Amino acid sequence: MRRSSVGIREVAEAAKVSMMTVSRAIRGVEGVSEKKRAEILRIAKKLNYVPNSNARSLAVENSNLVGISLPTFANDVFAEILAGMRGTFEGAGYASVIDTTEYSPESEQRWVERLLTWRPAAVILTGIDHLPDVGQKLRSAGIPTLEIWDVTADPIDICVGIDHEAAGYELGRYAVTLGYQSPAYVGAPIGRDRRADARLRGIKRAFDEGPCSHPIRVAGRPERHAFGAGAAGIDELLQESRPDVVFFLNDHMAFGGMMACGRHGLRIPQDIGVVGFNALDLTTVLPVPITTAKTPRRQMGVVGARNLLARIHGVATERTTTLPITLIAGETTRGE
Amino acid sequence: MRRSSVGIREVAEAAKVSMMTVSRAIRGVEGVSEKKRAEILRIAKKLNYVPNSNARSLAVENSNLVGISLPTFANDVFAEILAGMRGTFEGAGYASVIDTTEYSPESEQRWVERLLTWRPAAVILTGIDHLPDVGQKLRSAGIPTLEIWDVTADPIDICVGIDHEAAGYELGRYAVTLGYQSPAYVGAPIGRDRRADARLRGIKRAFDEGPCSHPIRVAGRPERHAFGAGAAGIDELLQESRPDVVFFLNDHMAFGGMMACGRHGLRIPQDIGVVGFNALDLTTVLPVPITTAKTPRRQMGVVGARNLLARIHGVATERTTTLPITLIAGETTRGE
DNA sequence: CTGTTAGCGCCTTCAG
DNA sequence: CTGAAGGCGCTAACAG
Repeated sequence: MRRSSVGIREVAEAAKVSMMTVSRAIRGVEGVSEKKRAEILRIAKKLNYVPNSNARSLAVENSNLVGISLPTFANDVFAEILAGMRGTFEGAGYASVIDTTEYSPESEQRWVERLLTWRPAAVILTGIDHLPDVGQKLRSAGIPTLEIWDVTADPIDICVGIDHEAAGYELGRYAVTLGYQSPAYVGAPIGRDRRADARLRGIKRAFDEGPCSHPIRVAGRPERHAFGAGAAGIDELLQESRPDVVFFLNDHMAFGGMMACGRHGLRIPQDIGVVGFNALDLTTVLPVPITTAKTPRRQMGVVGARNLLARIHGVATERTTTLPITLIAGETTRGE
Repeated sequence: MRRSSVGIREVAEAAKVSMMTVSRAIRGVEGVSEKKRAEILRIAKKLNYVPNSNARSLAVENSNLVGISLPTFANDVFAEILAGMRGTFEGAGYASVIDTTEYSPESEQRWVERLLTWRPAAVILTGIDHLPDVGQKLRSAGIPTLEIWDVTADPIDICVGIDHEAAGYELGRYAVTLGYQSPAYVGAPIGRDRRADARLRGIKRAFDEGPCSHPIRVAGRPERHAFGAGAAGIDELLQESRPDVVFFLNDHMAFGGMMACGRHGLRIPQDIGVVGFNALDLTTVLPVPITTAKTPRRQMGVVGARNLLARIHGVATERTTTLPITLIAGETTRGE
């Protein structure tokens, strides 16, 4: 008494053809006369036939699912990277299964294990730091894998992103050039966000290489949200002393920090300089343009998806693609 | 020469038991001695056994996937609703397949059709307005369905959300009480976002019922992002004349609008009142608290997921759950 | 162009 | 507690 729903068997019976003909008609492959195909599709529709992807995937031994792992949804950056990728994938007939890890490597590993049970056509991970098992499993399963947002010379499979350390360095250099001497950084706790850590390293290096080396003070706790975290970071720094320039993990934190500066009576950039990251939408409406670095989020998604599609189809592509960033000299830092 | 990968058959051979015993051991169901179970799990791990969800879903005729349809990722509101739901679902062992519709009903319909091929355990849609086919297909497939963020007395299955019309009315009433007389609204083009449209209706009704009825001017084009759209809306309104209060689709648009007001030399609230919606994180760091309405996004997700889980398990729940909003009397509108 | 055969990997059912 | 038989819906491979 199983078989309640309608499958290609029911359609085949109704159309008085074999299941294979129905299968071919529905998939749109060659080998069915146009007349029959039309008739079959008509009947399938009438019968409310719904294909069963599980059966199909089982038979063809893979699926049209792309598994994606993101740190969080609560960040425009990932939303934009995602948007960039999805357009390309949709067009190619893939659906995405997404999970967020909240920056936990263990969580990422569990998700990848889970993903593999679905025999995805490809997997996309954020960043290049993963538990060792992750890359190993993906490789041995032979699944095309894209690491996005950060780059390495030795990706699991392919990667597309920006060089965060270099980006930090560029921002740091710029600040050094402007003559800043007591820098501070407000971000997440070290170890939580590897890309942010890399940028901080770049900033540090810039100041180390400056005319005279300046230590950089670091603040940052895991906060509810970016705006609040930026504000809290400034509060924390000011308890001790006033830095002359503060680098923030991103523009939203920078904005929160600027608001906090206002509360403390500090003028920007006269009393304190502010540097953000990403050039997020928010910055376009502010009366004072923030000094920041523009990151090609959407483009990254597009390029990543395109390369990954190529990999799925067995075409060789660049293993590592590094996209450029653009320094934006705003007015939240002193003039040159 | 098929059967390259290791399945329960290979594990069974290695453990010298039947496939059924392996199946039971792995699923953790009763009927296997603890000794054997441990041994089987050990061997499975050694062999790098990866379960095949497609086969499992085919056999049991449903999956542990929950299909989700969101208008967009580029909006904190949906990110938070999602976060609220995911915690609950993860815990229960479900994975989510997500797609965004960019506010297109046709796109939503295609996605639902696609989802159904995966035999999902449940489906979650945003809002209560769908093409007729959507509800019909979901119902006839007997899939538990949650409509979230908006409510109706007649959901496809169950719904959890807020009453947007009432929310708009409440904000409108408040403005009427404060004596505002030439209101304007900045949002998306009518028809694009049904919830926003409902709120606008509520605002209108409040002004219609006021001491003397005041027409409300409406501005809004589909813009790249919320901040810019808010600013553009103000620019558009001011070309004609200055309203005394402007309602925005959400706080981010309101902020963009406030920045634009600054550009035009308008003081808030002396020259123009500003009302937002949602009480987004951004508002917590602004020096001037925005008049807005706090919406229970996270809670909505949690309650929705919980009710949906109940439905999946066949437990009866409320069909419609309406959550309350909280009016926040900020300082972007004149005092009472 | 159309049909037949034999699985895909796992689980339900029923028999020991 | 364990195993054998058969099926889930679909498709590759091979006939005609």
